[in-house]
Amino acid sequence: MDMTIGKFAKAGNVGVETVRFYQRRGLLPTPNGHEGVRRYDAENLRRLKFIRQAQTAGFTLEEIKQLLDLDAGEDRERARSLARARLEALSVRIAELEAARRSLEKLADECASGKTGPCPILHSFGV
Amino acid sequence: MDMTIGKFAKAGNVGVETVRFYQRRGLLPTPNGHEGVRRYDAENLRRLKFIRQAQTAGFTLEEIKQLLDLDAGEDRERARSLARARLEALSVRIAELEAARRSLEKLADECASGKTGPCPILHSFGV
DNA sequence: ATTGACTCCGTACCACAGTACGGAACGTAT
DNA sequence: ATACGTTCCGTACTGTGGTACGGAGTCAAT
Repeated sequence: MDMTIGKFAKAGNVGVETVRFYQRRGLLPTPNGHEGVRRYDAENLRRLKFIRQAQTAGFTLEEIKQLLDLDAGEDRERARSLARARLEALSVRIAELEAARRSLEKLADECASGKTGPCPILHSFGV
Repeated sequence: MDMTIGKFAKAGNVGVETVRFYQRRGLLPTPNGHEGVRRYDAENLRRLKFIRQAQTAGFTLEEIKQLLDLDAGEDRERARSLARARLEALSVRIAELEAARRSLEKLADECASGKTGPCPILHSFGV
């Protein structure tokens, strides 16, 4: 079940260098200190996958580090507070992206109809 | 109606250095070449606002440059193609963020109920 | 005419999240 | 036991989007 870094990285869909980078940042443990080649298990993979998902949610690596530390700890209040802050930022961002999507749809639309002349790109974005 | 760079930057909600940066990148024109202090008008501001909105949509500065060039040009096909590509990426990204939002809601939820022990942070993200 | 605020310009530096490189050691198949 | 692919480790470099700095010039008010 254990893997060397190459397979581990592949399983987590990242590069080997990225795994090392996360280790240096304290996001992933560096298994069995100095005894030759390291082995990575399912729990490591779980962490790695969490890191990638949390990045998608817009957490920085520093915040993700805190979350990982929190996962093992007792500070429910801090965990909730991080989650809530991210949740709010996330909602704002989603709304922005949806507005941007509407602008782009408008652009594709206005740019499709009519045969000549420039597309009203700036106009489509309401500026 | 015209402004110096300081007011212009403020009107566009960016820093003075950012305006200069955009000029160096060719996103904003550098008005009236070398005749002392420059003046910025409504059209410049329109461009600046467009730049910020397009960034929200996830375009890189390089892509935005292309869009601005396209706005004045005749290449409708290219404009549509850029818009469609962004539109697709945008939809994917919105879906990701919505999934992340659900994970965070789950986390806030699971972390709220129950009084002790660690929050199941990794678990909330389904990993 | 001097002060103070603003502008111009080049160059340097920043944070973030990696990515690349190169030599040494290791592990496995033949 | 030799060869080939990996791994280990440190250090350096990358791209993106700015931000900071310092000296000189300019402008408007007093």
